[in-house]
Amino acid sequence: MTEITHWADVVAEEATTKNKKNVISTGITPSGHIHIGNMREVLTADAVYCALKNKGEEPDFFYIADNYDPLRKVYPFLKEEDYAQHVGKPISEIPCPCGQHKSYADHFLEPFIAAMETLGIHPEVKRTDELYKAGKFVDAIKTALKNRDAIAKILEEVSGKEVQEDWSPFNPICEGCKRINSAKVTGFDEAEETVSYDCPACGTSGKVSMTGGGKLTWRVEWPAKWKILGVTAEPFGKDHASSGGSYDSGIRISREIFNNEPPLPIVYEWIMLGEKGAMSSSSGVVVSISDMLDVVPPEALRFLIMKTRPEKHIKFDPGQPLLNLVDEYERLRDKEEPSEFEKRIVSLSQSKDVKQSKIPFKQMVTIYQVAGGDLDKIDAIAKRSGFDEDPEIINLMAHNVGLWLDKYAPSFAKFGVKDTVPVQAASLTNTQRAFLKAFADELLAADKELGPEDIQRIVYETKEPASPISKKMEEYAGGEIPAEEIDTKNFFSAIYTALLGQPSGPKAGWFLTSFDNSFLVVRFKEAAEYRP
RNA sequence: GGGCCCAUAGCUCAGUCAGGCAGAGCGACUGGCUUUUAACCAGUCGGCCUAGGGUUCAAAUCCCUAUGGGCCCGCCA
Repeated sequence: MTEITHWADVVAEEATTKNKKNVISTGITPSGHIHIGNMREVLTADAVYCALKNKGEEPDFFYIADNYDPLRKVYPFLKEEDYAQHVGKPISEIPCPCGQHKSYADHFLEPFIAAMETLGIHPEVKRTDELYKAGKFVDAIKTALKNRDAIAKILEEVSGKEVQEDWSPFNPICEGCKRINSAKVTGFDEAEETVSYDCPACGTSGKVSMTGGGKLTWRVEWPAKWKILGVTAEPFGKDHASSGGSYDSGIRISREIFNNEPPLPIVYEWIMLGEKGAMSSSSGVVVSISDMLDVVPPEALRFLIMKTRPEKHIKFDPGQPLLNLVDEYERLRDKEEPSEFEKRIVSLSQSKDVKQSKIPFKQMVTIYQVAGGDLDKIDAIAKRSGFDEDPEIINLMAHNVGLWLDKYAPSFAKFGVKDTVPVQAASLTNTQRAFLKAFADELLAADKELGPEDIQRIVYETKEPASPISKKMEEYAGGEIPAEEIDTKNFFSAIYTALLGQPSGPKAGWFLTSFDNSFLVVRFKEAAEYRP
């Protein structure tokens, strides 16, 4: 097979042949909960950024928070009476829903920035309101206003939509009602760097500065940002990519108005949530990124994005398939002789700032439930199972697993170790009772720590009449045990019944090593005597 | 109406840029570890690469067309 090049390296290759220095940019409007789909954008950008660095480049990586955009409407998660008055105002200028953040925008932005940290993504974060307020857009605003007609013509040609007579590439913030989407531009003064307007909504007329007095409309602002930041590559969702969409118009505005070459587009597909369809804030199909990071180890989430080409749909299902995803990642990470391509995916999934426990997620699912979620017990079990790790890292994964079990795990993956002998123990047969007693003796008699294989072996030795456990069973049963009852299935079942109150569970040897030996001895003896 | 993306094993997908033996993981099945349980190891099964045409010595790959699915063209990635 010919060597496969990872998509991020393909993009990086193309970028380096086109540009001497590359600037990756990405931007999201923090108008609502930022979800896992948005994370694809920054992770896609991060992949290309890493690939460029691996090629010896020194690229820049910006994350632009479009917090100067207006609040479009009162979203379902907002209170009508609180936010109706703020519709149309820039989200950087309206109050935070919880009162803990500087602004509405920061309320959603801050958790997202924290999530990027968790995932090992470190772009230079810029807020659009700060760029405007610092005057970075002044030149672009002047250029746009002077070329208003040419831009309007491009927009009409590209999008096929008629541009309104009173359209302007600049949206002033009305000083009367503070809205950014209602005032009509009536003129501008290039030397004074001001724009004058009439606001039909509140009747105000006035003059605002090009520095912080308003913003360019999206289709013009995007190419302006390319020029101002020198963007050479940018991932964006397919909504911008369609013909007549904002990338199309952006190309022409960039070249014809700003005299600047547009960035290399990296179009990515949407993440579908299970069977529910596309992730979308408005339809309510949404898993916020913090919800996701509560459950998925960061490297596994990176892995999901890295292994899939951007233009492919990703089906994300936080139930059983999530377990498989994490498992797949762990297997690949720990693979002895991975291919170059596999190594590449793993290395892009890792980040030096992100640590993930070596304990397989699946095993943690068992450990966690054995320990009943108690962190000290989990640490102890992990040690006993041979994982010598920083408790902090173990606890992080335990936290993930606990929430996963609580929120998404399918019922067959769940079990609970009963605090006392479960009532189901009443149904144990005499042979099973004899087995439990004999088994407890074996555990007690063990002169060393029993490993998973040892435990499995002891159970299977019941089939051998000469084995110590068989002899003890006969003793306890008070006579010879009928051959048809010597069935390991019976015995495993007894073990699960005594601990869980159900006839099956995680592979016994590995399951039992998660427990303290003396606890098992007591429990098995009790269960063997249990009569309601 | 205009456009974009996707379609490869039961499932999830690599492989398409740059044409050269049809691939991986999971699942299933079989076996191994003195051993039916959600661990481990080895192996097997599994595909008209959605369909039809074209280019080529050679096509999953490039070019047309069709079908199915997803989506965009009102500032939701």
